[in-house]
Amino acid sequence: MTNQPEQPLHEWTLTPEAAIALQRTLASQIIREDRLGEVRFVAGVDMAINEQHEAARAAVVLLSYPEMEIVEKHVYEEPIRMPYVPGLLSFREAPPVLGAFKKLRQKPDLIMVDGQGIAHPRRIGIGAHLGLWLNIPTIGCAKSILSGHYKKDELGEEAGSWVPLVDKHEVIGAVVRTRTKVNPMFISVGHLISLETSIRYVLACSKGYRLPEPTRQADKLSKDNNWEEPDEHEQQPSLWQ
DNA sequence: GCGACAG
DNA sequence: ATCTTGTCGC
Repeated sequence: MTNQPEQPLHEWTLTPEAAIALQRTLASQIIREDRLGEVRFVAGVDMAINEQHEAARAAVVLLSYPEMEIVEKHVYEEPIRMPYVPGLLSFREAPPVLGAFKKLRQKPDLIMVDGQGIAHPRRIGIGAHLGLWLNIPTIGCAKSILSGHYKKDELGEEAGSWVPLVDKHEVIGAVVRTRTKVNPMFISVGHLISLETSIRYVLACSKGYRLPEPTRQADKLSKDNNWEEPDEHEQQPSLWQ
């Protein structure tokens, strides 16, 4: 039940070498089995970069499940700390995302992250990393591949069809058609959930668009320039972190 | 050595 | 990530 740990697992600003070494130790702690309870709230997270290319704006949207109605939406901005390096995305995006997360009143039962879960060279993409940090079930929902390959000609064109994403004989995720005749999404376990269950929730949260609702709403919010955080004065403080 | 490479 | 117009198809 430890969320946003009092004693952080580690530092986020590291050299590439230190970050890679850290990933190797953290990867062994990822749980790829179902450890989730009843799902009533699903959160989606994403990040965007300012026009001036200087600040990161993370967005988190909380939706009711299975209705997919927006319950909460928050954004958080801070300066970019690290450059984008393939395989080290979490060190660039996790800090701002966690900042947005602290604004949530209600704890999510499941989180969908824009990026890979364990479908990563060292099996710990940002989706898995965030799940481990927050100790909440997460699913990686990426728009393109980082690691692995799949049989494109065996993937049906109808929404709901999928084929395994394989890397060196290991199934690391699934290539899922979330919308008929549209490029598939690359789904992988983040933490505290199985691949089968991940696919099930992604499809249950897809409403006629390529991106599942949680991630789609977070993506929109992160790019929305006319967004103002409502006054927090009368709002109740978070009860879970 | 060369290509690939989440966002 | 972001840069960018029109255009093909349901």
